[in-house]
Amino acid sequence: MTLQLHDTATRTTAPFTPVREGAVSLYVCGPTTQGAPHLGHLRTFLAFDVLVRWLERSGYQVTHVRNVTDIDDKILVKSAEADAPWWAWSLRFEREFQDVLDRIGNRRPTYEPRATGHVPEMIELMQRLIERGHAYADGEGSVYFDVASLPAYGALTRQSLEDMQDAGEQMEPGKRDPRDFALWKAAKPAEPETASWDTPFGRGRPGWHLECSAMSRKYLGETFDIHAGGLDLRFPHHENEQAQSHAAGYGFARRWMHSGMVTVDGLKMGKSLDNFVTAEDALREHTAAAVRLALVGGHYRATVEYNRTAVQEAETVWERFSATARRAADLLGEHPSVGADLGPVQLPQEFIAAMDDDLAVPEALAVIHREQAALNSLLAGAGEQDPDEVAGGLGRLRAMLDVLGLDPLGAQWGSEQGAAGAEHAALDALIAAQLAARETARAEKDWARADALRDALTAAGIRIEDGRGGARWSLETRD
RNA sequence: GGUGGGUUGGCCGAGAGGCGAGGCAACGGCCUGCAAAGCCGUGUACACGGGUUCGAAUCCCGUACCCACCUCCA
Repeated sequence: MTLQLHDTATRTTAPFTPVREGAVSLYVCGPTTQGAPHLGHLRTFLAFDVLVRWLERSGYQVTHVRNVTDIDDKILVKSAEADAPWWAWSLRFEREFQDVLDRIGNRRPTYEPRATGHVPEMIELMQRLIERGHAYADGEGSVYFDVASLPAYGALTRQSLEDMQDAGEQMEPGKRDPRDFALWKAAKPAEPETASWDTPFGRGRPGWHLECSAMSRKYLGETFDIHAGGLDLRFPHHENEQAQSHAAGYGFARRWMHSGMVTVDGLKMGKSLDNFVTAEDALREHTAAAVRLALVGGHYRATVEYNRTAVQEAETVWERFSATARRAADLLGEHPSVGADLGPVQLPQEFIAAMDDDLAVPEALAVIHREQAALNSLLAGAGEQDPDEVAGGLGRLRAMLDVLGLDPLGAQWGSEQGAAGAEHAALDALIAAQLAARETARAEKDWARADALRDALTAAGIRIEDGRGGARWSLETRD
């Protein structure tokens, strides 16, 4: 069984073979830093974070590039409205993206290049396209791609030029055909001086599509393994990227992967409908792990409906994973399998098969649930548990969850329980005293007093579980 | 109009010709002083109408509805 991945370009799922053996080059279209990150962004970056994790688990060395589109029309408009320099506006949201992605357990890409740092590469690419007869400068500072010059234009999204005829692209004065798209955009008088660069074709700034072609080539080479992004970027963005790179004579992406959209009430989350949930909002209302599970638990190509019920269910499931892991860890004490850095673990075959089948996370989760039930049974079983057996179950559970970025004892989530250490310790001391008093009452069979103590804790949002090693407490986080 | 995707039990969500994925919720049992947690059990669902087949949620034809993209949305 080898890794099979779906390719949007061919609409088939086929065995994955990288250009270079043992290594994978991946380009993911990153954010335009025009505003706050929302759940749609998170979904996409999370989906490919899982891909990276699985590739690495499978033994590949992954070079993961995710660009930052740090200049574009909307950034200029919004920063001007806010009376801020465009670059400050852009950096603010770039940092917000990083912060939110860190919080949700997204691994940082190998490289995160900014568009504005790659103007020379873009000029070079434009010159090459002009020489090859696929692009033209309008003499005013804009450069356009000549779609009619590339017979394969439309191949990625299976559209013919004729069918695009009646679509709504506006005609610019220097354009030869309304369907031609801008590689480079001439500076406008009202725009800040810092928002444009000199080129042989005049002063202007990068077009969105061109940056990705230039940056993918710089960091991954002329031909690379996977180009990924949100499904909505297929056209025009990815179609145009491919057109540019192919027209320039580069092999470009060997495979295209697109993640499904996030919907609210069945409709795509987006600015135009004003129905988007910002990452900030989601993370304020729910734990980061629950949001992550809600977004990562479905298949990456499927649409995911975001609502309160869905995240609450994810919260419940996450708490169960995490409680099982903690119970096992308590039993094992200082055992190596309890550390934040989980060593090598042999994953269950069914799990491997599921993930190898185009990252079938829902099926993989079924295996995880099975492992969890087995571990819980083991922990609840009569007599002494075999530490090796418990450690084995815990290791498998953690390793599988780690593929989804959800190892409950890992560095990301391991210390989440109880929030700040000092507060947790103080709380623990107080609760321990209550529990000791309750134990005394229970020993005396004074059930009324014992239950009153427990009820008081429950009312305070503290859940008490009696186990073989005494009572445990945890904070009730469900709302 | 063009190009894709979809409709599965109370809810979420896989699967893709025959064996009831899984989860959440609910109910029952075990455990418990009682709980909680945990474990076990309980659900014959695949939009509709035809057809193919020994057998269809799965394949074919048709219909309805929903969604996305069609020139700067993740």
